[in-house]
Amino acid sequence: MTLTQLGAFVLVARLGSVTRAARALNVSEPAVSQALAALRQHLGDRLIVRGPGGMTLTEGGARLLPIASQMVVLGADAEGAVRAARGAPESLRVVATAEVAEFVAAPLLDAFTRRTPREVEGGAGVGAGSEMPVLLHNRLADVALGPYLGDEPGLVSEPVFRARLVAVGTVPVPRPVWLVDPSGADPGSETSALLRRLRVPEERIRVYPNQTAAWAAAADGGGLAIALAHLVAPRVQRGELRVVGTPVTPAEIRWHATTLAPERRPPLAGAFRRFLGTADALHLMRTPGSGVPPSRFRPPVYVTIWS
Amino acid sequence: MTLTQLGAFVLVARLGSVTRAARALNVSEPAVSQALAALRQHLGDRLIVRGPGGMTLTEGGARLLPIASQMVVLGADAEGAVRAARGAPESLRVVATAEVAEFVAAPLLDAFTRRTPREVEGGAGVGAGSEMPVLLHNRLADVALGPYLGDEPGLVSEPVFRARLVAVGTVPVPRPVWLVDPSGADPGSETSALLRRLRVPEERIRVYPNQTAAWAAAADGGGLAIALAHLVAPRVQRGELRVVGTPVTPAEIRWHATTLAPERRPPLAGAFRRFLGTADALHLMRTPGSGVPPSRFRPPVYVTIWS
DNA sequence: CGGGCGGATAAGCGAAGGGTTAACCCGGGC
DNA sequence: GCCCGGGTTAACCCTTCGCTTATCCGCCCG
Repeated sequence: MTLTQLGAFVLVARLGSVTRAARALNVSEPAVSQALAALRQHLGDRLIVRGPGGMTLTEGGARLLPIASQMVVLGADAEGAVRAARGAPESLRVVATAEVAEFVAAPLLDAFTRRTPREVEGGAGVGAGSEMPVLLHNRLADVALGPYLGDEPGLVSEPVFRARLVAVGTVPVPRPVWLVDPSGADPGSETSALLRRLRVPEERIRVYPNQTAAWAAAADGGGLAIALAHLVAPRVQRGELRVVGTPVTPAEIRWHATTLAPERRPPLAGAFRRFLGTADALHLMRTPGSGVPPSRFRPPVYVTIWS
Repeated sequence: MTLTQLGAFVLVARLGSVTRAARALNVSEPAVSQALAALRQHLGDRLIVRGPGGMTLTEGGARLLPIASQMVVLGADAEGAVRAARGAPESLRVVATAEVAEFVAAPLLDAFTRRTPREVEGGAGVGAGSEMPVLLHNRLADVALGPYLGDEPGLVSEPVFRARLVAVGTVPVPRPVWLVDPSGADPGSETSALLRRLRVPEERIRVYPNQTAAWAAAADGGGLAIALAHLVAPRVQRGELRVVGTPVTPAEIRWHATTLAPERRPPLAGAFRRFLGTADALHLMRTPGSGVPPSRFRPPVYVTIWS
């Protein structure tokens, strides 16, 4: 029985699927499946079995879940407590939706780690909106940037950024193909909500690895892309793309920062949250990339459990 | 960071010494030292350092201790919860002083496991009286049989047996050599308390691997042994040994059963405690070995953390 | 009935974990 | 000055973890 195994179990239970847990942990799916198998064998109980609508807990699994969950949290606490005591670099793990991650997460983290007096190790991961509450509760992330999650118990969400979502393309066509980034596949995202409101069928959606790629495809006349107005503005000014009106755009969207309730929130998460309210942060969100040399753009560090 | 490592750390911190922790865990002493080293490296903190009068915690170690302690307890809880849910054999870990372990622990456990309707796996380990509170708190043992420990916070101790301690030998001599079992080396034991009251110097004490061996040596004229009157009675009747009067013997002693306070006590520990109050149990303590075929005398299973 | 989705299993591999014995320090006491 | 108790380190062993890719299996659905 290791903490890794317990962490995998908790995530599977909370997310209802081995696959989703594997994605949240950024490992392959058999890795989670095996961790679960090892725990099952060790405890002599299936713990969680396939049922209609996801994995459902057995009697033993139901008893284990709260205990395992607390052990996972305590594991994270233990690391934090000792590191804080000796003034070691604290770590801040940010999980963001694909849209946020692509443009603003890295510059924001970079600016934050340089402005804070303490030494801080930042890391950002990409997650679907629906996974964020679980990641926060399991201390796999300290801050979530994305949709509003304040309805979840124990979490507080506050808006940190407001923007306009527009459709861009070359020429208006009656039944366009929509070119979106991976968040189009995340039911909780603004992008997919917008596509739902437009009643766009699956077959007229193409998912690209990131927004930049989707925009490029749109510029080639492949269809319409969804973009944040201020981010795509330069390309519109250069004439590569035009803003195309639709029944539901321009739409105002809000990004929220979500953390655990203050009493259970790590101090660093609170500091980052406050940072997001500063003029500097706002500036970075409006014009990401400005002032940050490319070399400082670290590749995203994925969310990890302790090693 | 594994549960094993955390367990080792907690025990070292609580017992104040690597050596004692190793003995309590029934592993070699470098094993504990290494577990500690691994944890130290992982967390980047010494955690606990040699100081005057045992190991003392660093700032980081002090913060880690309560967290680690709870994780260890939760680890034990997790196993128990799942096992109980599926009706698997529960395990009862009894720690006893050497005197108790030698004669009565095995028969008692054996009788208990056969009388209880549930399936129970029993195990007994030998520990010094001073280690017992820590073992109970860390869930390394469920019940401690030995001296009174009720002064410890969180523990309840109640007497389960009363007996007379006598000195036995062949002929009275002025400055006898005392032949004792390992509990003579445990400062908390009745035996060593008795030797202290007699002001016996170290050089006139010989420690034997068990009481039976000490009695045999005494019968050979090697000196005086300390024995429970009712246990040594057969040999006295056969004339192999005689009871020798001393200023402090015969002494009445009490064995106590100690568990965690009721609200934190595993159900099985409560059941065993109640069993100790039955006539059957009393009979076994008075005439151990009676009625239990030798084949049922399992070798003691040492106390282990989860595997 | 064939596909496809999602979980389980197999095989394999590097890196820890966790144990041992033996040897090495290091401070305190006779 | 030397020994000794107690912690650490070294060297070595085997097992388990934890991850991968590839494959299999059970089930639902068109």
